Amino acid sequence: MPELPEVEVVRRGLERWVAGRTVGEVDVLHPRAVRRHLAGGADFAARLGGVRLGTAMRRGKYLWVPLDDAATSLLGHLGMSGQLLVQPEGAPDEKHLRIRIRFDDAVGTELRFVDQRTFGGLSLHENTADGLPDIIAHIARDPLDPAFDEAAFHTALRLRRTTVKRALLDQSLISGVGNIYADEALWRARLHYDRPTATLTRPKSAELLGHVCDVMNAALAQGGTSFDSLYVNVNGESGYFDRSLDAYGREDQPCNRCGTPMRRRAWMNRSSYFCPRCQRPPRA
DNA sequence: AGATCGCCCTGCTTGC
DNA sequence: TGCAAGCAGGGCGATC
Repeated sequence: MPELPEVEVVRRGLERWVAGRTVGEVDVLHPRAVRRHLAGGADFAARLGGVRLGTAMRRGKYLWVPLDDAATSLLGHLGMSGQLLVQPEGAPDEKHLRIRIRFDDAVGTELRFVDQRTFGGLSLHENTADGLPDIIAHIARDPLDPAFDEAAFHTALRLRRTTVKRALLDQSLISGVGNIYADEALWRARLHYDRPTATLTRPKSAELLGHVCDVMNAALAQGGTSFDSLYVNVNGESGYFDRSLDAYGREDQPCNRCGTPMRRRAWMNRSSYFCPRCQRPPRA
């Protein structure tokens, strides 16, 4: 599933292959792919046609492309299984092709949104004063953003009455962290997922944040070099980073630090992987 | 208002 | 063999 590093790879691909091009005809092939565009698929297609696309931006797992009026953006989220592909015109439709964006130029390629499970989608939104699509104004900056406010993050952790993994996944506190990288960062920091955030010292939260950045930068270093092709994104696989994972998906396998078998716990309708020795649960 | 939980979706895997 | 249940999980909206 695409996480922040994969989304950044997509952003770079859009910057290279799509920026500056003028949209031609748009086909919405599945209504759920534009469900966040409240005016509907026909309105989406009509408003997008004829506009010139700017340079793609990203916050967390959200992508957006400012339109030439600078007041509106094309917003995208890949969800669980979404892909943005630049394909030659006339290439066979993908099985789960949801939206086709043609261009009014002679380049010979088109942009396709392909999404098997339709958790993702595209939509058009007005921008806020700082150029952010209004619908994602509540999304916090991500840890790779130079303007991420580490002190404010720590303060928020101390004030919240919640646990550390919930906090990592809370997009209003920090964006871009999904289940995989949350488990990876917690393992590196030797923190149990149920540790109350109010008990984290400033150095410990700084260490955790550093691990979050490290795992994401490592993934970006691996995946960020493979986009240099016609395809904006070829990440249909569940992650080129899998071989480097220390926690996620490693139930019953030895901890890479101490050798203790890793465990999986059902958690919030998903799973948490952790080392029972390195990551001791908090006292009840 | 902060915190929690259920739901959306499809394809692969597992179990009876 | 065939069907059903389980699982994957980001984000939003309803609820307390």
